[in-house]
Amino acid sequence: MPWPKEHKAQTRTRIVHEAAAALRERGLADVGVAEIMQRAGLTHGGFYGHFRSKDELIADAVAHAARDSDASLAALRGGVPPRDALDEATAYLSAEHLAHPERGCPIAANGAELARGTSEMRASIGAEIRRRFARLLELCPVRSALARRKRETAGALACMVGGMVLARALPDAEGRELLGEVRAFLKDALTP
Amino acid sequence: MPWPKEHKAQTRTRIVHEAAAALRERGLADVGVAEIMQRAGLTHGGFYGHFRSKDELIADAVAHAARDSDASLAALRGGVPPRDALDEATAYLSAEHLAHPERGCPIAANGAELARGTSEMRASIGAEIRRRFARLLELCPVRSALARRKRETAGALACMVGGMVLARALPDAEGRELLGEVRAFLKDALTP
DNA sequence: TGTACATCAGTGAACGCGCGTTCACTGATGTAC
DNA sequence: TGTACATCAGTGAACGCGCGTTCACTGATGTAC
Repeated sequence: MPWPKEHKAQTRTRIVHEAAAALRERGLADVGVAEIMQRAGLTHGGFYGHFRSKDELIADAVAHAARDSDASLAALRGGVPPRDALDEATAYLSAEHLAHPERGCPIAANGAELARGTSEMRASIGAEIRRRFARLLELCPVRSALARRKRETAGALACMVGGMVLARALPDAEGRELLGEVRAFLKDALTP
Repeated sequence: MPWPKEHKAQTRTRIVHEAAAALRERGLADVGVAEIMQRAGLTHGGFYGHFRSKDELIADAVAHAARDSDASLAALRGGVPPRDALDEATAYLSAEHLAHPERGCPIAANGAELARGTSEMRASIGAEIRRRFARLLELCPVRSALARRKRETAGALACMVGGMVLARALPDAEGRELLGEVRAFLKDALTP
């Protein structure tokens, strides 16, 4: 094996990482293969040694973005795990997340585009939604009935994604204000 | 004036109408000028007699989609005006809206893409968000404090948009189930 | 009333451009002797 | 230990294609006489 064992896998990860940031920042259609490769310090010709198509990369990048987004939200909470769903939602609905789609939630950044994409993209974003749902469900008070916990989880998730989409479409100050309102709403709704 | 007075304006409206449907169904990048003109029964060459650019059409189409979406939601309620915010949200979070982005809310269909678009697109989607917010605010019980009404309006709007984005990214049955959960959540949250 | 005309909405060929993708190649590397 | 070799990650020119946009034109229309 004429190259270090992990070399190719590392390069691939670097490409996926750059793609995950660029796609969330500028959308699936406006970011080209050449640009992603350049960001990874490579030329566009090598792309197809790693991926069968741009669509395949996109599906991979969504999964990468999901993990990456979790890490960013954890950092926002100072590395402390969320105590409850409201805690998680508060970090999600922050001004920092609003200002940094490139390291934020891929559902808010590319959800609608991915929903119209290939079956691989749909599978990828679908898996991410279920993962977030399951995580948030675990954070709901266990003493409540399961039906209520599912309701609150679905509502919190919808508020998070929708709040971010809305805030990003508004001018900065107006968007931050809206996030504050949604946080306050969720606080009321999730407090028994 | 060698052509009927309203002829050109009517043609323009037809183009905007077709664009509003196509863009919500398939996204801003995947629908071309030629396709839109063909749907309107015209050839692509005539496009620039009506619009300065595709971007200008998109901004116009968003405003058109907004009115059009209102009409669809009203039809879902059988033409009866919503009694309260929950009533409005229930129609919005319906299986029919889920299945028909082409005549539904442009924020849910294209929000994130528009947020990354030209200043005209941002202005257009921003205006639509404020309009929806104002309408929903009026439907909140007037007896509550304004702060609470704003909170509930922002929360309901976020749930509506986010719920639809999430549901559309999931397989059909799963999406409908999620919409049901979000509706139930909002019912609890908006009932005093 | 009928005809010649001016207007301008719409046509369709053509444009440059950037995209995703392919491919013959280069050259850095670990291995064999 | 040093050298020739095989491997294969990465290069960069080239490809066809479809896009947004332009433009010389066509032909349906209302108006003037």
